[in-house]
Amino acid sequence: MPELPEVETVRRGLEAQVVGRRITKVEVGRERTVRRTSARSVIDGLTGATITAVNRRGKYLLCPLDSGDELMMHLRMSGRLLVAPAGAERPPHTHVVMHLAGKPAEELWFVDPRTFGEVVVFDPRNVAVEIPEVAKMGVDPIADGLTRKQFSELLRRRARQIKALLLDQHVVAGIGNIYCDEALHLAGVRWDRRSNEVTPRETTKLHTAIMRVLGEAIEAGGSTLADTQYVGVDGAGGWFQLHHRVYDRAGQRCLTCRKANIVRVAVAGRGTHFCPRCQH
DNA sequence: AAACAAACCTGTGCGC
DNA sequence: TGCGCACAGGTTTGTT
Repeated sequence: MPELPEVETVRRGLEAQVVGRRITKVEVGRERTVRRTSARSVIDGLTGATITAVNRRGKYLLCPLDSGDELMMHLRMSGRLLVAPAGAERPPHTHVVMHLAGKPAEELWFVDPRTFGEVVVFDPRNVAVEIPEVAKMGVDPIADGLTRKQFSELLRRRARQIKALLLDQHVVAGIGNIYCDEALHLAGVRWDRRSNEVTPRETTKLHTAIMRVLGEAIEAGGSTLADTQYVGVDGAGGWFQLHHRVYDRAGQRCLTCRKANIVRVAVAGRGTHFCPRCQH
């Protein structure tokens, strides 16, 4: 579900609401959510600790604690993080609850129907062992910055379909299915082009498109689709879905050429949307 | 090396 | 109204 812009929106909400607050109590209702380690490890690692910052790399939320440990949360497909008044009625599938000290006392809920998401407390000095994906993550276009030159080198290194390359978190971190399709359309590049055969001119357009789509989506608070699965920590949805030009628009007129219809194909199990007239 | 299918789960929307 | 199927924003693993 959430891609870089959605996770960044959640990060900003958390930064405003939980930084500097002590976690007084932790409840784990679903072992699966803490499967990387254990409920014991998460409860012991968080209880009494204060969150000192909320960082993001790709789709991973990383929160340093005053204990020296770090809290990592990943929303995967259906995860949501909500800040609510202490004692408020919890929605179904609330798997982890962190009680936050302060006035008023509040709770941070990790809600996740499909249970792909996870919560783990780890020692950042051992990140390569405890969360290897984080250690091996590619460049985050927003958090790290991504120059046209860097991007060009990433494309040149391999001969993969451009969509698969953009979705590979070890190469570029944070782009998911929506923003990948949107960026390729903005740049006029087809999903199945070989990454090392994208021309310099197209590389520039694609680089610009990625930065633009991610930036604008963050400004819009992300994309909240029809199922309203994704929302920020205050429960509000984003509105970038109103700007989608190809995602979930199969069969509808292309908003750019206004002649062809958007086509949807399945690529490695992912719905892929593109305009056969605008993208080459 | 690259591409794909399947797996992990639950909910929703659609056609019949 | 009910049922079965397809499909969903992510990532890993195993197989061609």
